[in-house]
Amino acid sequence: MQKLTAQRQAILDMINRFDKHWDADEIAYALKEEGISIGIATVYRGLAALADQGLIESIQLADKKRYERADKSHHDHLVCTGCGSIEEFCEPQIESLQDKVAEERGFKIEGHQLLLFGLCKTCKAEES
Amino acid sequence: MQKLTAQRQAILDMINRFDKHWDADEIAYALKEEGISIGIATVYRGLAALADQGLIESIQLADKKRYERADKSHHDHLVCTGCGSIEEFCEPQIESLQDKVAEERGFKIEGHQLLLFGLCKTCKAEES
DNA sequence: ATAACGAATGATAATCACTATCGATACAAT
DNA sequence: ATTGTATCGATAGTGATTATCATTCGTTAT
Ligand SMILES: [Mn+2]
Ligand SMILES: [Mn+2]
Ligand SMILES: [Zn+2]
Ligand SMILES: [Zn+2]
Repeated sequence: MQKLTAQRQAILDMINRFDKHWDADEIAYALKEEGISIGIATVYRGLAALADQGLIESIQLADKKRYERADKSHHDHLVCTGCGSIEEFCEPQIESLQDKVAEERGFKIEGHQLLLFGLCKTCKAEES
Repeated sequence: MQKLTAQRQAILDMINRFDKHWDADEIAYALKEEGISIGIATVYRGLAALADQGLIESIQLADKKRYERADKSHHDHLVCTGCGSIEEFCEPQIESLQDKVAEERGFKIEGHQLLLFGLCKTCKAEES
């Protein structure tokens, strides 16, 4: 029985309003800017609850978790080590190969995360 | 220039002696068991230095980094959410699809990490 | 309407992996 | 021997996240 409280609705609305990957602090700050002040612990709990219900998606980066809207089809991420930008890509062949690998080993997949690290087009051009 | 000191050699030897994925504390504890006591900060620095030189490999899990020997061919990981065990797999087709995706976007890949989460064969069987 | 119960909130303390600091050491080059 | 550079180890600090706990909110039972 997870409740969709006013605070959680505000967090969800904010995430759905933009197409980006938020961390908890960014959400709290953006809400405060709009006059909606939510305790940071509540933001963390709200994000966890929303992700739990599938209302938002999350990716675990090395240092922190980032959240995004869930109304996009499944995708994985390219993370630029130069500027920190995050691009998205969808490759169904990779997804089915993952399923094949898991099945071969009797492993029941609950989720996966594929991160490609490197330099985005812009940062690559700036390299010398 | 990074030195391969006695402490770092001991860490490297330990990692090369077993085929597992170690965190920093496990390394420090295993060494102490053998009478080799190394400061925890030195263990962290040693692991970073060894990984930097390609003498060991690392994977970033949600909570912590884990290290393994580097004398195996590249592979990715299946992480059991039941017992925490880590299996390995190698799927060249996935690797080449990653390269294709990156190339299409002008993204220069420096590395990647693919984690499959779920239940290993044993834990799946125990699920009622 | 009121009492009662479960869940959520928010301020804050605590946790935990990891990094920074800094005086002491090791070791190689001059 | 002296200098210089990298490392060591004890420990303080950092930053994201979670735990605690008194208070508040919503819903259901009376
Ligand atoms: Mn995304
Ligand atoms: Mn491995
Ligand atoms: Zn970039
Ligand atoms: Zn398992």
